[in-house]
Amino acid sequence: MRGMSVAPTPFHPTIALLQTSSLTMVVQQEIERAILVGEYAPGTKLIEATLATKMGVSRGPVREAFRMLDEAGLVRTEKNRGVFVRDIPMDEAVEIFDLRAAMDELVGRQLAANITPEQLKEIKALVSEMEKAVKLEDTYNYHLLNLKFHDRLVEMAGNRKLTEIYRKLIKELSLFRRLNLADGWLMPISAGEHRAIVKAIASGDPEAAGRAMFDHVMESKERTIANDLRRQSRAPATPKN
Amino acid sequence: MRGMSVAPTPFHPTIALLQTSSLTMVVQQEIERAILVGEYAPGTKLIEATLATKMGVSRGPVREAFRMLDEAGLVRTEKNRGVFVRDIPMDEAVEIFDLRAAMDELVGRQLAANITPEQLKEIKALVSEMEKAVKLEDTYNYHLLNLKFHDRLVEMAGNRKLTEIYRKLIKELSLFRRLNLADGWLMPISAGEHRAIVKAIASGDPEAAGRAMFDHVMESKERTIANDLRRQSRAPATPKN
DNA sequence: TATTTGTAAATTGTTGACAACTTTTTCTTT
DNA sequence: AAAGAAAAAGTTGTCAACAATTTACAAATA
Repeated sequence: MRGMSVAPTPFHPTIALLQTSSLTMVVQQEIERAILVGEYAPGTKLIEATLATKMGVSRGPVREAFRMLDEAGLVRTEKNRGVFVRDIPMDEAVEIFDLRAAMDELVGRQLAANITPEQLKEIKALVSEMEKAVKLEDTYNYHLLNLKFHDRLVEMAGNRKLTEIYRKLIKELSLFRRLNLADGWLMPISAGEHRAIVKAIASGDPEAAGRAMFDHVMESKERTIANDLRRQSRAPATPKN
Repeated sequence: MRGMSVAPTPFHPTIALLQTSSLTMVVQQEIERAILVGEYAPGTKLIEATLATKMGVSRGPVREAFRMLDEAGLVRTEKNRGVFVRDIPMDEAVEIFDLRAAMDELVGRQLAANITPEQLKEIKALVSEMEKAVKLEDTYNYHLLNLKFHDRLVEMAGNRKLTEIYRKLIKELSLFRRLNLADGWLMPISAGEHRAIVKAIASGDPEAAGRAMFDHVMESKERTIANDLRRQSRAPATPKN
C-alpha cells in the first residue's frame, strides 16, 4: 500500500460532484436546463441578482455561467443592458437545418459502413416505438423519441466532435419558437423517413444512407418553413390595425 | 424627424468601442489572440492574477474570459487547479478533419449553384497567389493564403452558422501541434487540388464541387496523419533509455 | 398633449478581500 | 540520505461592496 495516495476515488457520489463541479458549473447547468425546458422563454431578460439569490450564490458564478451560455449560443449579452434568452430567427433556423443535413449525411455514411448488429437493433427498436407513438397520436412522446433517435445515430457514428456540435445545434434549435413539435398529421411522413434511414443504413450503402439522412433533415426543414408560413397567414406579423 | 431617436450611431470610433466591449471582451480577445499566435503554447497554465495584472484589470474579467475560452474549446479548466491551453490530440484532430470535410462538401455544393462571377474571380486570384507562393517556396505565406482561401469559400456559401462553426474548428485545429503548416514538398499537391476545386465550382456541378472540396480536406487529413507518423518514427515517443 | 429634462431606483461592471484548496518547501524522523 | 509530516507559499473559488450605466418615472417646458 505504499504510494497509494493517488486519485482518492470518492466513496459517495456527492463527493465526486463537489470535486468536479464548481458553483459556476451548477449554475450554468441549471440555467441551461431552465432555458431548454422553456421556463425562461426566448427574449426573457435574465437578471444576475435575481438568479443569484434564487440559487443561493453570489453574482460572480452567475456572471461566469452567463459567459458560457453566451458562447454556447443560448443567451445574448448586451453591454450594460443585461443578458437575454436568445430567440432564433427563421433564417438562422434554416441555416442550422442545412448544416445539420450535411452533418447527418456524414453520420449516415459512417453508420452504413460501421454499424454493429446490436446498434442496428437498438435504432430499429426506437423506430418501432415511434411508430407506436404515431398510432397513439402521442406527439409529445414522438418528439422525445425523435430527438433520441437522431442523437443516438450521431453518437454511434463515433465522432465526438461531431456529436458535440450536433448537440449544440439541437439546443439552439430548441430556441426556435416556430418549430413544429411533430404536428399530428406530419408524424406518419417523418416516421416513414425514419424507416427508410434505417433500411439504408442496414443495407451498408454509405451513399444511400447519407442521402437518406440528408433528405430527411431537408424535409423537416421544408415542413418547418411551410408550417411557419401557415401560421403567419393565420396571425399576421404586424396587425397594426 | 419623429421617432428618430433610434440607433444613435456613434460619431467617434472610440465611443463605438466603449459601447460594445467590456473588459471581459477585451481580455478574452487578447488571450485568444495570444493562444492562436502561439504565445501561450498548448499545455501552458494560465494564471488569473498574472494575466490580470499584465492587462491592468482585476481577476473577475479574466475569469469570465476563461469561461468563454473554455466553452470555445481553446482552454481546459480543472477545478481548483487552473486553466490550461488546450492540446488537441491526434484522434480529435482526425475527427475535426472528418467533420470539416462534410461541411466543406456543403460549401462546394452551395457555391457551384450560387457563386457570382465576382466571387469566382476573387478565389481564382487567391489560387494564383498561392501558386506564386509555391514557386517561391514561401510556405508561411502559402499557409496564410490557404487559410484565407478556405475561409472565403465558406463565407461565400452564405450560411452564417456554418461559417461560425467552421471558424471555431479552424481555431481548435491550430492548437494541434503536429499540424504540418504546408510542408514544402506538399504545397504543389495541395495547390493542384485548389485548382480542381475552383474548376468544379465554376462548372456549376454541385456534386462535383462538393466532392472536390470533401476530397481535398480528406487528403489534407491523410497528409497530416502521414506527417505525424514520420515524426514519431524520427523522434520516438518514449525514449526511456 | 407631446417632448424634454431631471432624479431616483434598478441593474450591470469591476474591484478587493477572504476562504479553500493545491503545490512547494522545509523540517522531522528513521 | 529517504520518506513522510508539517508549514509556507501560491493559486483558485466565492463573496460583498462600490462605481458606472441604464431604466423608470415625475416634473417642467413648449
